[in-house]
Amino acid sequence: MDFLRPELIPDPTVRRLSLYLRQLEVVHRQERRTISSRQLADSLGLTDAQVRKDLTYFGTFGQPGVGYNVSELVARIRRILGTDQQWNVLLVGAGNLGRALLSYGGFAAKGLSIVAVFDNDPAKIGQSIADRPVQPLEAITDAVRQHDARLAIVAVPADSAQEVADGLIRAGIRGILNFSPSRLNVPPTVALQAVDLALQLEQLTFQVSLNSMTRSGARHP
Amino acid sequence: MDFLRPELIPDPTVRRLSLYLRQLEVVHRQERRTISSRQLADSLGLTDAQVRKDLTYFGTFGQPGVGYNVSELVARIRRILGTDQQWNVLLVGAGNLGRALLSYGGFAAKGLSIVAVFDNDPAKIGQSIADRPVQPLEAITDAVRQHDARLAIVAVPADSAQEVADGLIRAGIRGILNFSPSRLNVPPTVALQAVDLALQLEQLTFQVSLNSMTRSGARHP
DNA sequence: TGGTGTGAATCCTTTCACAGCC
DNA sequence: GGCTGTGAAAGGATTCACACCA
Repeated sequence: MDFLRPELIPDPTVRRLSLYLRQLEVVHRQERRTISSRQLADSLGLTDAQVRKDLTYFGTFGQPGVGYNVSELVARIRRILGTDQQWNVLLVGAGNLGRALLSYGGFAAKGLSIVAVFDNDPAKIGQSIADRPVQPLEAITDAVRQHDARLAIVAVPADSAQEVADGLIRAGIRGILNFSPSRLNVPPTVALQAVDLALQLEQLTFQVSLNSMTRSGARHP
Repeated sequence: MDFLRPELIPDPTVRRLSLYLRQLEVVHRQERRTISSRQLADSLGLTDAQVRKDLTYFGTFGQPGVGYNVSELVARIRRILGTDQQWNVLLVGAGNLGRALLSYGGFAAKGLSIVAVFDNDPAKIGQSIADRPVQPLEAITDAVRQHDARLAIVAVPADSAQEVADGLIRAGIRGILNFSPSRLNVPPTVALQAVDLALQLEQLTFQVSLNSMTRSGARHP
């Protein structure tokens, strides 16, 4: 990890790392000790060479003739992805989506915890959602400091998303998960992931349209 | 469209098509008549050559010296993506996420309409959510026929997702938007898009970890 | 034998650069 | 001059194939 040259790591590799981790956690629960690149690849519909190449970006931890030690690999991938740490997250937007996210179990599993909720609707401010009081946007800066929060979720309408993001960045947030259907502009020091439902819906209608035209196969993600 | 050889169209191209459409809709609302590949590219952080190459996969509709006719291009991309049609969608899973999706405005904008809701929890069946009664899973097959539904959203826990997907596919569904954190197995005739929150969270923590290690820049999606 | 790690080869995507048109 | 459409070149990612190890 420490000798990592991050700019050389292909983006697709990092994405697959998450898939490897998920599958390895399954295998780990089954108390399997080791796994080969072939076995891991087959369970995910990939090739063994790809698994090996991906992993060697981060070091060399397989044993020829044996494979990879499952629990060691789990620990190392968690460390690489950063989910071995605790992450405090701010949620901006207390609408239906915000509510759904607050009850989503997946955050805790990755060491993430939503520590505060914000909205600009006076009617919502002061209400409690899942035991967290909804605060005005002006309280963001203090909350970042108080909770040492590095991540934020933007779940507001498109027309206020950029404004919210700017505020979060000024307050010192280092990564944003954007649920609004808008392209956020952030400096290169701030990481950005977008959950773009409209885009994915269009990919789906495109694929289905194509399939029914051609009667051939669909592409899979 | 009719002379389209779908297997040749790169996946990234189809993804960008959605981005083009979104930006073109903005420009269209501003009553701009034409747009050049350069202008479109700049607004999305891409190159002009990429825009032109992407578009030529679907035909040739620019005018040298002038650019692309905005409203024509909007109409053609909508047609390509299939969002010029009406799509009836089944929603499986009436939890918090399902509820949030029912109130999400983006579906209607893409011609999608959630026509029925299903859940296997007896306590939920019969309840109404956003004017739609929650039905048992057994009612799926009839609903597909009745509404001529081709798409479905899977918003159930990971352990029942595959089972639900199998049922949907048997009932004739042609495309699935999967919100559960599990890899669904579907035949190649069924299109699949996954909204993988756990994966995106890990990409985010990875990028932020990297940034704070290297003090250099983050990659952007 | 079964398996990793990795250079070389292949495949795919993006960018370049320019002929041709308005 | 401005802009599209497109072959050719460059750049990345994936797969191949094999040396080497347990």
